[in-house]
Amino acid sequence: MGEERLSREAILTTALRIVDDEGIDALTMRRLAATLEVNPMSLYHHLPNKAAVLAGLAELVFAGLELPDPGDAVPWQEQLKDAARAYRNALRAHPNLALQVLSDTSAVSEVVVVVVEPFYRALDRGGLSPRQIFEAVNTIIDFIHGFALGETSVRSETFDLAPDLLTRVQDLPAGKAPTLARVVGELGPEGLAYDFDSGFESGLTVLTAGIAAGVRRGR
Amino acid sequence: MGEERLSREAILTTALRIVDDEGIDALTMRRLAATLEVNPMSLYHHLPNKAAVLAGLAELVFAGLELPDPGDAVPWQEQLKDAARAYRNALRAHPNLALQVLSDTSAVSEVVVVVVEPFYRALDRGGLSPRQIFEAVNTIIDFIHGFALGETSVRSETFDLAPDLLTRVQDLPAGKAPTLARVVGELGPEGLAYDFDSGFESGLTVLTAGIAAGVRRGR
DNA sequence: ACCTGAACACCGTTCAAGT
DNA sequence: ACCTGAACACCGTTCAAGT
Repeated sequence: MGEERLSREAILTTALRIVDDEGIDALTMRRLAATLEVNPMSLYHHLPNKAAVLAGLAELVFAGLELPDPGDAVPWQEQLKDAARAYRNALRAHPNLALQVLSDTSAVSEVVVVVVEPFYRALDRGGLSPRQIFEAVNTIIDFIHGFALGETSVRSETFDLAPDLLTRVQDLPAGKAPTLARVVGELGPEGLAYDFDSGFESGLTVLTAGIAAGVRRGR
Repeated sequence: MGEERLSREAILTTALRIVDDEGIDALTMRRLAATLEVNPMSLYHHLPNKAAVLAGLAELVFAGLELPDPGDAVPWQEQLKDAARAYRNALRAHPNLALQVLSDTSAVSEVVVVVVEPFYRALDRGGLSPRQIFEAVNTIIDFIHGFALGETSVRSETFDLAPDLLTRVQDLPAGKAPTLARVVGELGPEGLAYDFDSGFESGLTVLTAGIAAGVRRGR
């Protein structure tokens, strides 16, 4: 118990476990110290404050992300999708941390530089101009961020949203959202059974098609 | 001073002002009560707890959002973009609140039902199937969420990110992100001067093109 | 250099009491 | 019904002191 020297790494590992197990709100400096069987103040010798702990956790989330270069065998569209899938997977590996990661500007911009290479590589192979690449990557990254936000906010009630949506739409004052009501009605409960995986793939299909269209048009 | 009766509405209005002026962290029940010149406990007669205050604020953000039906005069692609612009504008009207709004599942799903109608209407006019509409709307909403997240996280240093990105990329170990380094180098500092408005438009262009491609292909 | 105990200035919320 | 004061069980962090 506590016989090992305290270290930044040990602190962050324990912090990550607390967040994964009990959520971001459970992570307090005092609780963290208690779990490490150490005085709360000892933490401040390894990390300047709580913000630094959170930033350190954001680092950890991306530490595992590695993407092999698939070479020219696979088409650029598929390379792009693979990059997107890997990034999404990194974000949802620690759902309780996703919000923190996504909203910590410094964490994101620090890491985005390395995360972003596979996207650039795919689009470069697709023959896009530097400007087109830059804008397309920003767009797809924003989509992934928004998707991950939705995906990780909903704890694990993945499919419970469908009936909710259906009844909520039907309870609306008549004429408030007529198109929505009709379309949702036509889809029915089974059509609304939302699956995050296929939703993500559907988004990727739209985005790659849109990017390809821009290239073809020579924009 | 305080001669008027306390009300849920008055509490939320004051809370919104605090958040707009000083950020989300400045909003505490005690601080809110002090601003209202009232005992902290009085708040609890109008709102059950702090979470309810935050949820109420999320409501307020969307309260102002109203979108006129442009009719059939304007093409569906432009209708879709207008819906997206209106939604983005609602999210950035109170930047300090955006993160709260986006991460509060109940707030989002409550409001999404009404926010979403213009998107459905545009895509319905575009001749998409119910399934296509459902998926396309989810995708574009996710993009807007991710975009708004980035846009509102960066306080007001809009363009300061460009030189940062450039130097950070150039400081990378050689070969770590070669494509990124080359593309960013070709863009140069002026090419990287990121503008949120044009970045958003660029995303919308990609998305509408991708959606249109899916329709044309009859997917 | 690393760890500690006591203390400061805060939190959200409960509870019993007032009007 | 609405408001209050005192109290409880927490926070992050500073500071002076220990080894």
